[in-house]
Amino acid sequence: MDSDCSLCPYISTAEAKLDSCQLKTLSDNHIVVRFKKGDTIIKQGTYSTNIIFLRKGLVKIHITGPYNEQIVKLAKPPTYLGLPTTFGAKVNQYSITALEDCEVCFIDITVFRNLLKESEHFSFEIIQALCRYEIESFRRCANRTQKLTRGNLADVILDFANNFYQSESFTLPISQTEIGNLIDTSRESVSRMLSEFEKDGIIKMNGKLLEIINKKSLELISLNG
Amino acid sequence: MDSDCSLCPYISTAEAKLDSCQLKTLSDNHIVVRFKKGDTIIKQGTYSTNIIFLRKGLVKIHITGPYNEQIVKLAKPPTYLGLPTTFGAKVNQYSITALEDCEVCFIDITVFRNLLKESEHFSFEIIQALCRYEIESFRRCANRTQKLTRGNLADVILDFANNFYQSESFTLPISQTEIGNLIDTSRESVSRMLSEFEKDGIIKMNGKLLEIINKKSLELISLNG
DNA sequence: ATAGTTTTGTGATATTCATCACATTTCATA
DNA sequence: TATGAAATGTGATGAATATCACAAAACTAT
Repeated sequence: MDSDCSLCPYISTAEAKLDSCQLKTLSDNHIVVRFKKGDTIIKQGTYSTNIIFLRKGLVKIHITGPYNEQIVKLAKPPTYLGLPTTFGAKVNQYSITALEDCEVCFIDITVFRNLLKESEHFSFEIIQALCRYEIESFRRCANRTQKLTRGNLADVILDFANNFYQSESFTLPISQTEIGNLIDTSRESVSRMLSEFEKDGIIKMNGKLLEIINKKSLELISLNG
Repeated sequence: MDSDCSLCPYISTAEAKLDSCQLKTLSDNHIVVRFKKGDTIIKQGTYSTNIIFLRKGLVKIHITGPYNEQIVKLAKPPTYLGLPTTFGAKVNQYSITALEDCEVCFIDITVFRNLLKESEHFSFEIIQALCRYEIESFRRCANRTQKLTRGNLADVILDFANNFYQSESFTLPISQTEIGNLIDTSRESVSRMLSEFEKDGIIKMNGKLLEIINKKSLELISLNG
């Protein structure tokens, strides 16, 4: 059954710290929602009323910057979405959009707060997760601003291969415009750079299908721009 | 007395949620340390063994990026320093350096963890703070990468005036090289841009002393590059 | 299938900045 | 106050990449 959290294969490490009674509460107070590729899961500027747990599919977290849309990061399951935007502000400070068909759990915010109250382990897991997010975000920002476009693009490709798809060949879930928004460059530059990678025999592309031919090269480019 | 937290004028909003007994524990398990301008408070790569609370002075949080040192952000009291680096990783993921003479409290990490356990209010305050940090950091990163150097420099000046010193005239606590590391540009560009601001009658500089002459202009530059 | 929309490829040009190379000034401290 | 070190000012040059302007291709939905 969808709604029995104790049987859910997607359970978070934080939830694994809950006892059966607390899991029962969670089971009774969440709903599973499916989003299609392209759907908005959280919209910047709206009130944040739920905790969202991503259990299937890939999403982008993005904010409207001073000039362009900026993709802050991509996220894959299992992870909570929008904790910062829910506990840190009344109104959502960023948007979250499905890049693939997704399944998420909407958890009532007061129920979630009660779990935080009742279980110190649960709380501490959440604190640790938030801490890791912040460190990651510092690191990502430093890379993005210091590396050249080549290096950042190599990073994105490697991230998809190593982290999101665990395969040397995959279908890009985002457009070149979005890659630009992710690494702070123009769509045109992304296009040119991808062609260049292909010409150099580092990757092979067929539409959105991307295959890594020479991973070592990509890693070198990632390091040395 | 320095070590009685219930009398401390610098107490954090989280600590305000503690009862007198918990405050007593805190009092008995922390030490106040003074740092001189330029001193390292936390060093990237070392083990993180204490929670640090900044109660006086200005600090910079910085990481070694792929090419340059990057100043992630500046922080002023009252704030905890290095929560993410302490709970998110075994080893410090960034450095913190005093930009002015500082006073900080070193709090034993197990004592701090116990407070998190005992007080849900305390925990939740910490969670909220971490959430706000993350949102801030997204925003900062988007600005930095999208705005031109002019706009970023204007932002830094305004931030000092509005946030850190609350005065239109103040002594810059960082060098032009450091401003460069903060807004991802070269020292030379910072120098040129500051001269330009001065020539345009927007600011007046005398050594490290900076006076804002035309704040409206700065705000416009901040918005429009 | 087809019309319309979105995405991608690619050349030409312009802009922003980094880098290099010094000169000058300011600061720290012996 | 003298002296070396650090910080700053400024010109010349080049590199990376944004922007503009189209053309072509690939999707989407009737």
